[in-house]
Amino acid sequence: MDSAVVERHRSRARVMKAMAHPTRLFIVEELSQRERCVHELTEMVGVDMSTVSKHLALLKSVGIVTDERRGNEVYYSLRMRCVLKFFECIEDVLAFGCSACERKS
Amino acid sequence: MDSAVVERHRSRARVMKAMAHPTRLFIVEELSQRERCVHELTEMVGVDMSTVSKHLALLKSVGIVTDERRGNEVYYSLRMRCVLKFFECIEDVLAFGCSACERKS
DNA sequence: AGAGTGTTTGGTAAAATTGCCAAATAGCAT
DNA sequence: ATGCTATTTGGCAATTTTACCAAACACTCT
Repeated sequence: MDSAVVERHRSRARVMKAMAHPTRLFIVEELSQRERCVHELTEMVGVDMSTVSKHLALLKSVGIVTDERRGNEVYYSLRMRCVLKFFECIEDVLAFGCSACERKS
Repeated sequence: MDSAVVERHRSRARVMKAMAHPTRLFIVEELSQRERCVHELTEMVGVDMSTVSKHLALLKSVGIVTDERRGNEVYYSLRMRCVLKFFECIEDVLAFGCSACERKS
């Protein structure tokens, strides 16, 4: 395959992959309601703050969220709201995907 | 976090993750045009057929594609066309995501 | 300056993903 | 049955991802 084409798909996959994690999906969903600081998100998710911080850094690195420091806290907000469109489709896949019914796990 | 909520996000992430790979994104894009057998996709992608087969199995396991054997060949087709809506948003993220511009890699 | 709070970064071990090869399976045609 | 083609499966090494801890960093307040 053409290397330009490969690179294009790599970029796209990077964006998809940024969302492809339970915690990060939760964060995106949460930020769609309102901005949150790392401390708040950490409480909600229930893992180490450094872990949450790294998830946020990843989401930021592809441009899905932005951050803004206000005093001690860093507030994150959803920058690309279009990603919310994914959720509806994903629910459809989960509902319709009958291979999901056949699946063992 | 509530374990039911965790499980819900895990399921969603499984669907996202199924698409979050350059080769699988390519396959989905390709299948949106027309159905293809493994042999054809393997030629296009340029990796081992067993690898392509595993990518397809993963996409199938979450319900994004279906397969149908016709003689020797197994034809795959896109089952959840809604996933195509992702692409436009991803392009936006790549275009708008200025952290993409600041990014090193 | 110091202490206290909130966040990020570096390091590391465990887990998951990826891709190749070889072997197994499925179907068609002798 | 044997051979041939198409696909899947199992196994394994290399790579990537994840999550913790500890240390560094940023900022506020005294």
